[in-house]
Amino acid sequence: MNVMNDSPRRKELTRQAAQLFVQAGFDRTTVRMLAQEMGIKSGSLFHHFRDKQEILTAVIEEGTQNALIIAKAALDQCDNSAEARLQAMARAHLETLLTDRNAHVVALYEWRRLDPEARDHLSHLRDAYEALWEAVIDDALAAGLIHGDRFLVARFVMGALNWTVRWYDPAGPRSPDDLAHELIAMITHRSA
Amino acid sequence: MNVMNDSPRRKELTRQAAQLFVQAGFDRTTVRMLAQEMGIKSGSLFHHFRDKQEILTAVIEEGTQNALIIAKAALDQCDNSAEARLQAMARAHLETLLTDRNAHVVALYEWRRLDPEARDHLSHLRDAYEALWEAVIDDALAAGLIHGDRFLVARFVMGALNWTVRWYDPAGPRSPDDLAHELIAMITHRSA
DNA sequence: GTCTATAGGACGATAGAC
DNA sequence: GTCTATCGTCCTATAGAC
Repeated sequence: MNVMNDSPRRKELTRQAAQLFVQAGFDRTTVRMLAQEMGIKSGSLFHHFRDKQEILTAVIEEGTQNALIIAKAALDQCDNSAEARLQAMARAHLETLLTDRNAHVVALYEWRRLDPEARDHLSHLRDAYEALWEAVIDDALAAGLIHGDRFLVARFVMGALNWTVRWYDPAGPRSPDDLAHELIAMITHRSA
Repeated sequence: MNVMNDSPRRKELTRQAAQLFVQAGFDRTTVRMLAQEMGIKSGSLFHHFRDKQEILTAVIEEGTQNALIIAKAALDQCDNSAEARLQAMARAHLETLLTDRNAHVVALYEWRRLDPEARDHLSHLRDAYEALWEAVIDDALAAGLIHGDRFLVARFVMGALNWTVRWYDPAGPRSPDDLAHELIAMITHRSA
């Protein structure tokens, strides 16, 4: 059984699973639904994953890793100013949430459905992503762009961004980039 | 069958259901768990509610109604300034989320599990609550306390507040009131 | 209003052929 | 690596006695 590999095949199956998990939630997504989406029968699914939990683990690992990579790239490419870094981080976060609309959303919204071992294994990855955020927030605080408690500011900002998943309409007039600008303008009191 | 009444008995059962829905999520809360919490057998539960869906509907109706009542009371009792109203609204919101820790949380986090008819029936109540928020945000914008798009500001603020459910520790050093102060300070740029 | 008992179905997962 | 077939379990909901 191909457990714990990361073949292109498994990656593709993971991608398809993420889509269903976002649409219906983990608990309501059956292995039969997953198999149908993948074009195989439900029994065949267990050749690729040990059990349903392992699919969730794969999706969340993929989603967090991807968010981490994209955020790092965004920070590398932008100006070194505290404001530019804040903008870049918010934009990257929203794009992984609202444009991909898949694995990163599952990582945020289905985290509680992980069993304890998987949560333990993935918490380091999640912590690394949050550390990136806190570093950017620290810079903004040091630059006097924003004020307040580092821990709370980081969580309020991430909360505002994470909640967009619930109301954002991709067919509407605003892009993820617009949202990032508006949020940063709101907390820094500069014009959008 | 006592469907659609609001006896004290049914209210109490609804309150107990809310607790389980918060702890395990709606999908993972079985009717057997609900019945046990209520001190009856699972078959007896259907004397009080037509089906499991109706329990969720009752919880979410209760949670939203309660949040609405508490928010209105908080607005009535506070100073009439835009800042005081913003504070009062945020504090009321957090207290229904973090102190009760039950029905309002279910209303926010299990909304998608409602069937279409129930969602239709409850959307007016939810809209009334959000209208309260938007009125308060409007005042703050008019007073120059904050800047930006009314729709976006309201959703960012509610998102930051709603997400607290995921990380807030009631045993920690901060009260819901502290959180409300810090958030308002962050977006108005006044000291907490 | 609560009980016992169970119907009837969906679910996750396995076995073994190909 | 995929199939068919199915096992055993758990679930929501019902029926009928008390």
